[in-house]
Amino acid sequence: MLLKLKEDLKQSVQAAYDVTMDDNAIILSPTKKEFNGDYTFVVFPLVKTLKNNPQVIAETIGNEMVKSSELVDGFNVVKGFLNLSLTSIFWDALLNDVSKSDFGIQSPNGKKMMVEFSSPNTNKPLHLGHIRNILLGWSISQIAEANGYEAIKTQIINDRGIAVCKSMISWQKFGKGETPQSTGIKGDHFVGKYYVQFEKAFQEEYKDWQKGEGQNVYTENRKEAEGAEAFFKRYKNQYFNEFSKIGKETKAMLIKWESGDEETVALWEKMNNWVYEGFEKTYQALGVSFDSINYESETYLLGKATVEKGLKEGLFYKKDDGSVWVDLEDAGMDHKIILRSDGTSVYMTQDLGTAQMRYEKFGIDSMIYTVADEQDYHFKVLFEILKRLGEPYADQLHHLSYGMVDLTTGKMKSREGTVVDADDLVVDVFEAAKKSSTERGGLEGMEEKEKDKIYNKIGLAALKYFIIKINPRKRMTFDPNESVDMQGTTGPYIQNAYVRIQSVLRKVKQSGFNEVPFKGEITYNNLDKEILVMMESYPSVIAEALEKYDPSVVANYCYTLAKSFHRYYHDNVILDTENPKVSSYRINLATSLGKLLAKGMKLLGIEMPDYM
RNA sequence: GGCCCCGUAGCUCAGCUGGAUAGAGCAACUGACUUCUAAUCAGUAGGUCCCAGGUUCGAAUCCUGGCGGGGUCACCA
Repeated sequence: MLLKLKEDLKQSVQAAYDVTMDDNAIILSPTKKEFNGDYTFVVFPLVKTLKNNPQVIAETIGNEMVKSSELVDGFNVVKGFLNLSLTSIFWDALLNDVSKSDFGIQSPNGKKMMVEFSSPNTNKPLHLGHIRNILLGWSISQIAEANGYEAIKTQIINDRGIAVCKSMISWQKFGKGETPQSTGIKGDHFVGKYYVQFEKAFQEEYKDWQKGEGQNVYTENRKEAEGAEAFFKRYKNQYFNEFSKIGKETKAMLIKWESGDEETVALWEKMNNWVYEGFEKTYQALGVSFDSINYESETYLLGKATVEKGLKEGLFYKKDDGSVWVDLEDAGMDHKIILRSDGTSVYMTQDLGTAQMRYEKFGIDSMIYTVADEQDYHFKVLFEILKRLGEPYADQLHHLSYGMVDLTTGKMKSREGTVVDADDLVVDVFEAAKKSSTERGGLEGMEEKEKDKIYNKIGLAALKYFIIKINPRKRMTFDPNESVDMQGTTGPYIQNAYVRIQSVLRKVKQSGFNEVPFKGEITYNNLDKEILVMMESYPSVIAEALEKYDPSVVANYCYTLAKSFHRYYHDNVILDTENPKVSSYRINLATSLGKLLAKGMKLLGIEMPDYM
């Protein structure tokens, strides 16, 4: 309906000035509350071409519109702002638009967009950082689908390497044959426990060494005025590689794994499967799933052929030691290694190969990598190299970069055990929702099982919304108390708007009220108009969210819509059998608004309860 | 040090590709539930939009230079 208004505006300009406006130059925005009118047209951009003062132009166009458009019945001009007042024809039609069952659903555009997110290591359980990643990735995939794309959700699991071997060695040494089944510990936590135990054992070994042999190494290798503590902190990796007994065992295991040693591979598979079972439970609890999973054990050799190809084409160069590099200085970057001197892959090699594999396998048109912002440079380089290789999808790659999650007590560090566990968090928010709901008593008389489902929806809404409402680019501080807030700008606040609507609709049904036609017979007040305008903007909101790769756009939209509804609900009686026309209209509005809220929140991975 | 990101109310954050008097929530204070769910609503108070220049009818927004915070510059991932 807004299109029609724009068209009328365009024609009015044509009629008054004989100038054809470019469609996307016609910017109509909702009029600010402080002024009279419904939509505002800013005439400043026209001043130059029309060579007249803004006041005159605005009045001329305004007059023309009142005369020729059935949608406009008045206007006022403040400086260069033309505020148009619209007729009920417009509002009737707008309500009609937003009430359609397919409103806000884009028809498929035939394009495939792959979204990579989560991508954990198999040596420890998922934590708060993964949750931000997962929510962003999941949400952007939903938003892509809402915009007509076919989204393919994927993750690449880091299931190999030295870290994974640490857990394996540790379990061999200290596990005494324990399993997740025998201990009742969730698989990923179980393996994580041994990873932690490895670190502990290693630290003890390191400490002992520092008192003996390490002393000589310290005096020989320390920097000027470097204390023992600082030195040994810096030297840790080197110790692991050169002196550590447990380190040697771990490296030996990695080599055995790479050579395909049966026993090692069997242990590796057994332990990874424990982890996958655990991950699966966490994903289920968070309500996310994947369409395709890559394992590094299967992709880490990819990309070597590409390096060869690039070498032949002169895109890369080989150093004397045999390592392969790419020179990106002309693009403002530096030289980057893409193959080690011993011919083994680095991360970049694998990423090049995996991108090509995904393109070939799925025929994707574009890809989004959901990875924390510490890897900004890596992806800049990756995309540049793919571009130079002439990959057809190279300009359709995007890094959905997000800031790290800090705690109120400081940074999360797995080494220091300050991470917030994902599973714990899900339990915490459930409990908080339960407590809150019980205090309010809105679910009394319901079966426990049903109640639990609702607590879960509310708790997850609080947690998810708390994280997803923040612009991904920004580093965020996770305050556990605020994450379970249920008032104000929160998930439960939005759910509550929806629940109130469902409650009214139940009442309507019970009362046996029959809806009657109302078009052309009701007057729209300011809040009616505000809400309709907002609802109308939904398609452009989800388009913007995808364009900016930013789900928080949708989160903020849902909040504003819920807020308006809460006020509407407070100020207006929706079911009023004395006024069937107005009631019919309001029921219509509330129904559509409820659906829209649910639709928007679904894009964030948040479900709506019918009661709360 | 080079490059990238961030800086808006006491706190957490919005502010769309430049538009009218910069907005929410939390925290504080005041009111509103025998009426469709008060997880709500209405109100009070709270601002050098980090600083300084520049671009123009108009700058929180764009440009330049600073300041502060974070990240990154490995034959790690």
